[in-house]
Amino acid sequence: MPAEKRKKYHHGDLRNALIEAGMGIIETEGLAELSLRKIAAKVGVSHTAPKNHFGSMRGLMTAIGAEGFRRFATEMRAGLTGTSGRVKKLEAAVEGYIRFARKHPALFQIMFSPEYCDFKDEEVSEAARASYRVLEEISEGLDWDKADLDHAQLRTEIMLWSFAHGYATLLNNGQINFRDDGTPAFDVLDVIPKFGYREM
Amino acid sequence: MPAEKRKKYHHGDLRNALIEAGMGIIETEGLAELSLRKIAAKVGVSHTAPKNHFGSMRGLMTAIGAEGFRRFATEMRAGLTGTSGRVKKLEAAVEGYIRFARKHPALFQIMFSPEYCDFKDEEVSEAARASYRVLEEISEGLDWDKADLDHAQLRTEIMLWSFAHGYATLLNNGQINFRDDGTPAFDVLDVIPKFGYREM
DNA sequence: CTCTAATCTTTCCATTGGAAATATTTTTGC
DNA sequence: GCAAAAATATTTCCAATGGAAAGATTAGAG
Repeated sequence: MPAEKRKKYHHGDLRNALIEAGMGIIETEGLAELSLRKIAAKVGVSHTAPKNHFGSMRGLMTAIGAEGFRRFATEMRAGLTGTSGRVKKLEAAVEGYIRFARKHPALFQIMFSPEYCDFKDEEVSEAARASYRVLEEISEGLDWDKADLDHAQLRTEIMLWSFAHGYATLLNNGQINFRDDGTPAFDVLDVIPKFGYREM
Repeated sequence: MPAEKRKKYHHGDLRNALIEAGMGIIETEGLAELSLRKIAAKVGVSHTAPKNHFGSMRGLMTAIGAEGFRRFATEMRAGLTGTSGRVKKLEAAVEGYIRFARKHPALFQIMFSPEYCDFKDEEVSEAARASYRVLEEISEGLDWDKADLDHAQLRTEIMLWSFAHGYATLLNNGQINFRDDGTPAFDVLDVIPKFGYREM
């Protein structure tokens, strides 16, 4: 039997293969269709093999979430390059946030659901922090209140983050009304420049 | 055997009993502990009995979500009575939104997750609309732009809603940092009055 | 080359939501 | 009243899921 066709007992790169398989399933079939056994079958291993690499299903989904956060940061930064001006950058980042959530709803849900994604995991917390750093950078120096600089930036960050996250979530859950053409009956860019911040 | 002790074949008010039992479980044990069989056992019926009243587990959770939305509207309105002034009312409503989410995280999650709660259900959509009406009322006439009155109110509503929803969700998911004393390192009231709206 | 650790499989199990057939009670129609 | 029909509930069965346990296979260290 030719060596390249004979199935090896050891996969070689099972960890990454499982993550990729899981990503593929949630992108094409949605989160509801994701299961440990389905992922394992897609890679061609038994459904207990993942345990060696992730411990449990939540461990695997945590790894998927970590990869999600890395792509998330990339997506937000992608909109920033080529954009000049603080407010424009801010708008671009928020748009990137929402665009990612809408393009990858299942992944986005995993990333932000503690029942799926364990934030105590180092890989996740590091990747999530890297995403948050984008928000920090664009929020720097943007606030309303000169008097309280300590909390000024935090306020801006949390406000922008909460707004973007809430809007994305409500869109993904179908709770914001849509026009007949399928677009949301609301343009994010209409509201972002109105938040009342100013350059300091 | 005395009639009041003999278990009747027909429960009499099984539908409401199941909803209440489900509510009890998610409040005391959390969403992860909720199961059809557990609810049925708590009421003292077989696990297939709920099917007659709700069709499926999702149907039962949809009914729980509907009841959640009714309590949600009550909670938001409770903060409004006794508060005067448009902006104060607005703050009170947003606070009510977040307070409810934090007090009943599992219920809140069910209410806003389409995999649990079916928004095409009439009972839900009516109750959800009643909640949204609170937001509409306080948003009336509050916007930044006189020129586009058509979209002005919608903008205010969606902005407030997105912010409140995102902030509540991020808090519940443990993604916003907390101080040592357990309170969030951020006060919602710090940001609400800064949104840049004005009375028109 | 051998022994150990890592990796993977097979088998088994408890839990879950649901389908189907059956039993019991209530309601309806006459 | 009373039989038929509808509603309600039970029992039994099933497929799917994640995980535990024990054993097989391979890779790597010494």
